Amino acid sequence: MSIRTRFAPSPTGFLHIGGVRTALFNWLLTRRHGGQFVLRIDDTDIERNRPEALQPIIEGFRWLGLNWDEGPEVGGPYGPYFQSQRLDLYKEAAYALVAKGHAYPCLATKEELEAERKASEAAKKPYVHRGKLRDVSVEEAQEILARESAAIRLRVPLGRTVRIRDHIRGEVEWQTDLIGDPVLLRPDGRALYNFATVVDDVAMRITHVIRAAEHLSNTPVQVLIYEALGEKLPEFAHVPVVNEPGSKKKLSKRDMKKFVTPEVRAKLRAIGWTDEEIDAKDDLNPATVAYYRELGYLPQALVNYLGRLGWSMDDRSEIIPLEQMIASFSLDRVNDAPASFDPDKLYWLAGEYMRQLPLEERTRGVIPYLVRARLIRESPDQATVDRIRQIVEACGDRLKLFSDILPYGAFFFRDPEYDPAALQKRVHKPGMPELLSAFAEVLRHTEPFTVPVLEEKLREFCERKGVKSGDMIHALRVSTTGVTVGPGIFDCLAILGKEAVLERIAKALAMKPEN
RNA sequence: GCCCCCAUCGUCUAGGGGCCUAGGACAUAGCCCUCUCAAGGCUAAGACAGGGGUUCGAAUCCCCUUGGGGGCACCA
Repeated sequence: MSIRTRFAPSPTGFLHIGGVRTALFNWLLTRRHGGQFVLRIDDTDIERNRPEALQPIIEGFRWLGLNWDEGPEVGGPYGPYFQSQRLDLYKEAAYALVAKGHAYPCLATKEELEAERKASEAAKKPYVHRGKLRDVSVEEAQEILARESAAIRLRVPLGRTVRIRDHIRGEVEWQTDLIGDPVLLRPDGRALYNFATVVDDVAMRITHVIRAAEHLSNTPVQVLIYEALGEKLPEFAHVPVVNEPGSKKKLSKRDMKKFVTPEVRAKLRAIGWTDEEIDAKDDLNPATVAYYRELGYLPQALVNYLGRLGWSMDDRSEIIPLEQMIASFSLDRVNDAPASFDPDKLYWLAGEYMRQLPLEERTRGVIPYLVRARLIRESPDQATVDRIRQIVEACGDRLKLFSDILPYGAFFFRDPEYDPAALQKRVHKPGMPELLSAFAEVLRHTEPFTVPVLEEKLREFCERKGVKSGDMIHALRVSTTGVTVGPGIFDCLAILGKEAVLERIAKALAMKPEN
């Protein structure tokens, strides 16, 4: 039988980084063994669900290249793949369990349960709920259900040990005496997570349940439900959670605003986001996939990073192309311990993938950032694209993210924004204005205006004047680009062109120092 | 409080009794290269949580302690 895994996100409006990591492991296992990866939307929480909240999840998966064999937009033989459309199935299953004597009605009110819980706490005893009607006959149970709106609870068998063999945790066991009878169905007929999940996993023939470790404690209840249903248990694998950067705390789905640190905010602003826009979007922070997409990370880098977070291929591989990851993925090389998300390492990986990307694709990837920054217009003409390509090439390894085009290349498209300190230090220093003017004259007569010729002219000039080429280069850089960092100066000059270069030098020289 | 899980450099990890004076990677620091930055090269610093066993031998197996995490819902 082929492997079937699933990922069941709630449509919350964003794709969480920890969730994707879990999804990736599910996906990898099926790609490795030729099974099916199912995307099932857990949208039973009707109040909070907006249909458009699904889009970021779908788009995130698409962007990452994690395709699903069954689920939204692609369908499949075990649909529907929205839990909100499967409500009758849960109801049916719950009533079937009542008929088999595995479940029973519960009339307890919230207040009663709360009081019970408090009492256990006061008595320092573990809170284990057993319904009053736990032992009524099947007939009586059905009668009550027909007559009143009651919740349905599973009758947890007493005095037993539930044992699973988790692919990552090994053997784990629980005493059923410590497991309260869980509610399967609310009085209004809506299923609870633990029940709906099992019913769906059974119906969808899921063979491997690979999920976050926080679900480990749900597992005994679910195992009991499988048993009551008379179904075979799937394989379980509980992957360690992903922790916040520099922390031992789980990377939470709640309160993600705290990840919008001043640095993060600065990064987003640098690529054209306003504070209002940042605050208005709840999926724009480092805990979501959308954030990395927005900043121009390569999806393959993110996949590689996430794949290596809690899993390793061997003792040294870090850059693992997807094909290789698929070929070598296995659950037993997933680590037991939680892993902290490390933005630095992801950034490094992003650079590694970027430099492997063909120039043409780098050029294409950079364009949207230039458009957003209003440096070029939408759908640039061929000449502009050619120029962008030159700039991207000149940026070389500096370009790790597509958005890096802005810090490294914005000055090619607009007037320099002069850094006053740099201007002072590199251009308006004793003797330099004269030298610059003299070299500008040389440039005026330089033909062709190309990298090798420019370099030769400068070296020649420096030798003639007896100045260090470094000093001249710094002055040229600051006067033509406004800043102290950027691609090689001769690349900059050649791309800017003679006219712009002369104009910028003149302008920089004309800018009088403050005092 | 109860249940469950986890524990190697700051971080991601290798390690499944001797190959470990613990390897790799990111980050950090220094040097080299160099027109800046980036990249690259070299080097440095940096860990088996603690204590007991088992064994000729333990990072590796067992127990305890400590620490961290998750759960104990008519949330998912």
